[in-house]
Amino acid sequence: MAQKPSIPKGTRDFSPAEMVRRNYIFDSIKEVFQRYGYMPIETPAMENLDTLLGKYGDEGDKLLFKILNSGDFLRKADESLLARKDSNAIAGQISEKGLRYDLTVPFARFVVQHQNELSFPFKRYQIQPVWRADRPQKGRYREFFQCDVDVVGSDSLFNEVELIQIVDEVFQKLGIRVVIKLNNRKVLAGIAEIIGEASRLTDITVAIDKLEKIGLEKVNSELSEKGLSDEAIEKLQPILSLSGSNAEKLVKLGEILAESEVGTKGVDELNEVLTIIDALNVETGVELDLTLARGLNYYTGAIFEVKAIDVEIGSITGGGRYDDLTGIFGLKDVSGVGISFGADRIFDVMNQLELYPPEVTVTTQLMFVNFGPKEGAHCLKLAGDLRKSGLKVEVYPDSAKMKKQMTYANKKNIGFVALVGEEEINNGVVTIKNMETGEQKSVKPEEITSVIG
RNA sequence: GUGAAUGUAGCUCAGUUGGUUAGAGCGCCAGAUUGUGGUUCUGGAGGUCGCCGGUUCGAAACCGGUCUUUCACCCCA
Repeated sequence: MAQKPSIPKGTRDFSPAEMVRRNYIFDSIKEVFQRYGYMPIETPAMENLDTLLGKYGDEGDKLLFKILNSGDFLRKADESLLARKDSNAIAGQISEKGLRYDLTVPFARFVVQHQNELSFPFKRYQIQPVWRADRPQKGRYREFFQCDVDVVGSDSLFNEVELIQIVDEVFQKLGIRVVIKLNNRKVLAGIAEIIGEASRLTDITVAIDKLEKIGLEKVNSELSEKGLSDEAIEKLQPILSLSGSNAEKLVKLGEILAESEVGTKGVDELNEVLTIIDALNVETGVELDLTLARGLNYYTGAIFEVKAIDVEIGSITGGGRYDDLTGIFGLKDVSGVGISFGADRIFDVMNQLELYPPEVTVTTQLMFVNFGPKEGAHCLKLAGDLRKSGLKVEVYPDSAKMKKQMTYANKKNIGFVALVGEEEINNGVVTIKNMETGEQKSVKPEEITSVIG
């Protein structure tokens, strides 16, 4: 056999059947976004590398796909670096573009670049693929879609509330049962401060983020490995084992963090968001989760994560507030908050749970069988009229054998087939066959809509 | 990036201690049925056993490398 063609590791093709399902997800999400006044934007697949580098931590930098410069780039590169075969050092000389890693950083770049054309608060959504040079795994791809909604230029916690409402509406609409986990970076910073390890915030958050997965003991040993004092770990224990309702946790947390200014601010923010949410008709459970840390280190306030209740797949949506993302690009004091729906994981969840409404998979409603050039032309006319009245109609292009045409209709899951041969044309009728029941009847063209409807 | 498993027909998978011509089910194509699919019956096509190299008289099977997919870790949607 000839070498079969293939696609890069961690990427996927999508068949028509998959695309109608994916589009259903995208359309549902978009509709909710628009209902809240968010407007779409798009940014290029590739960004300048200096826009991307340093925004996602060291780990993130490693996962960036870099694009080779055009032309004879090696000639211009530093000879000594080439000789040393230091890939990382050379990369900077032979590559100045990279594929976007997420939609938030390109968005921040967009806001700064177009600041004079935008009116703030600026609410946008963006649905595009992103790329990560990660090793593929369950629910992890190298190319995947994110559906981002962000508001920049407003400090109000109403935005956090609104994002929670959006999450609630999207997943209710899709029929996925989820729980929204909520935390606040300021609280985490306060905790680090109280236990006397303010500088170790990242290590602490990365470790406690794993609490649910690996358990308290392993978290403690990881913290100790990272060099945290036994005393600090000891002080952390009551915080890690906080339990009770959101309100109860907040009261206890408020006491623990009373000495910390940031910590108290974080508790107040959480309080306010949860209080407003309680008064609204949000069906989805919102759970205060102190172990929720999230990797992206540009978050400064609220952090969210959404988990599917019925499928084990990691988080399907996540986000948070970032006070100074545009600062790195030269625009100070613009706070933003946003979330990102992981379309591919949502797709996996929807597939596993078979949550698609039946009408989503309906494509063509009626197919005309082709009996020959003359009959076919007659059908083309009828089909055109039916399309004008909103039906999805196709005419089989070749006058192939009946069996072949019927098989085609059957495989494509077409509900009705129209048979229009010489006899029907002479009598001014159309024979409509219901492909599910097998029953068929002759009707006048103007009656077709009601037979199919 | 680290550790492990996997790869045989379009798909899902058999294939004995290394032994002659590599199988099944589903799907595909054709016929039974020249204006009737989805059911049934009959026949047919389709494989350099992921790729490269090695061991052997002989390799789908054993060994090495490489790629793919999957799982765990790191990290993450």
